[in-house]
Amino acid sequence: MRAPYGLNIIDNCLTCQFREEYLFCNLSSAASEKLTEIKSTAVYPKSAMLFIEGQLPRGVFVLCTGKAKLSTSSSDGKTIILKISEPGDVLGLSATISNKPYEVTAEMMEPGQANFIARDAFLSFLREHGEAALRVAEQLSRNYHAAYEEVRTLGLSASPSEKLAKLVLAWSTNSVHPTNPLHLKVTLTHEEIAEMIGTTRETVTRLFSDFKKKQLLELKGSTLIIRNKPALEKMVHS
Amino acid sequence: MRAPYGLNIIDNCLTCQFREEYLFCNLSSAASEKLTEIKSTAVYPKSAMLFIEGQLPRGVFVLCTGKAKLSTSSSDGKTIILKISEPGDVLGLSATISNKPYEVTAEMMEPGQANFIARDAFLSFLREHGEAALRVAEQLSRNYHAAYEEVRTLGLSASPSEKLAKLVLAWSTNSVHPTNPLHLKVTLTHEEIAEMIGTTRETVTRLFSDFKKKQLLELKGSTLIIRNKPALEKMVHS
DNA sequence: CCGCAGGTGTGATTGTGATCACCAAGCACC
DNA sequence: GGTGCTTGGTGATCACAATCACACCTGCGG
Repeated sequence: MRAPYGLNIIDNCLTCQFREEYLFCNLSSAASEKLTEIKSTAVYPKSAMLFIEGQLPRGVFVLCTGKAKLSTSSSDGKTIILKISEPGDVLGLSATISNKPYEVTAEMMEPGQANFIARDAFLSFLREHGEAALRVAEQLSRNYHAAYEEVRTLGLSASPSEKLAKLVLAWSTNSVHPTNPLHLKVTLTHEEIAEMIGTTRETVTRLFSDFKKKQLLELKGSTLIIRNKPALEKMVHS
Repeated sequence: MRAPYGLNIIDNCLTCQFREEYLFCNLSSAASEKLTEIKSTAVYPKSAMLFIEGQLPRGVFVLCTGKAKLSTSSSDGKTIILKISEPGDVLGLSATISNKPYEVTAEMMEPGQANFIARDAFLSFLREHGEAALRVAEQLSRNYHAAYEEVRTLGLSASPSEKLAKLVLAWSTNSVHPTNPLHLKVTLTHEEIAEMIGTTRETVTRLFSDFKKKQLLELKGSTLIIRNKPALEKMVHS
């Protein structure tokens, strides 16, 4: 099966441009060649679904440009956002390897491009190229690690304030600091932030004004300025 | 480095006896041979730590007999139990692959044996044998999936009662039903159960008596009898 | 200009589980 | 038999975040 929404394929969209350490870089030339042969690239509009939880895995996606939201919902309408994927991230890897349904939904938050590799081609590629299989194992370790971190925050740090502090700090370390490492662009709504830390929109709003009152941070339009990083770190303490 | 506590090594302790689908079964004979060459077996007493969170990864363990508790703690003393490992499970895989510190602590809950494979030997084994690397990837997918399920329960199903119901149902499906699939041996203390579902000991006690009052289950000594499975399933609903 | 929609700010109320503070049972060990 | 120690049971209290119910603001399209 082919990725839907395909238009305007841009061929030189390589993941290596973004994250050297990732899946498909510095492989033997034979492997790289095979890889370009079996991958296809497509662009997706905003809100496009790369895949939806419960679907049988069609294959893996590698995000080239744009951001994607990985989320899961319960039957009673609650949603949690597990991760905001950035260019270079690999999506649907675990489901493709184990041939179990995608566990999450991947939705583009802005227009962007992604490579797609169909499951069968991907698996036989891995069987042929052991080096690549090991890379996949490493990537899955990272995924596991991230999921496990999520468990830690959800299970150990009880209060929403701790979780929000943790989230903000995670943003600040990941930020590709345009000018100042303490200035962050936040394009998420309070609703979405709430879904990331497992609380309600109202609580997020209140927490932000709390934090502002306590001089921890400031919110100017869509840029967030961290005023007292040590204090935030102390809230997370672990 | 060698596994501590080593005594009474029993050599024919093979994981395949327990779970055929797991890591090291049905490999090529060359691979199997290499594997028996690099693995060592040791027995551990109750409460022995196979590894502790934060330690640099020495290698992977494969549990042969006994059960092990995988847990993680925050600096302020709270602990969550992520998994009770059974014979056949692979411990420390993700940390070994990615060479990041063990994320969890693995503690024997009863005396048992485990195979150990040192990191360097394991990694070069994987590099030589691509087939095994793919197996590792599959195993990591399973780990990821389990962690992700944990995130879902912690993040989506708010109430402790839901979580306890979910846990009991999970036990009942995993139980190697001695006589009746609805009779389970529970060797965990309320405290430990609380750590598994992220609540307090008191709440667990109260929940059990609640469930008993509602005819959902019964607790006779260390055997738990499920009286109304459909009702429990309805509580979890998702 | 109006109207509308999506996002945000904030009060009042309420339920629920954490916490504290006990005591009772079981069991080991001297 | 006593003395600990771990585990289980239960009441009273309390804090905190979910929930409900608004009003407000901003941008946008007609």
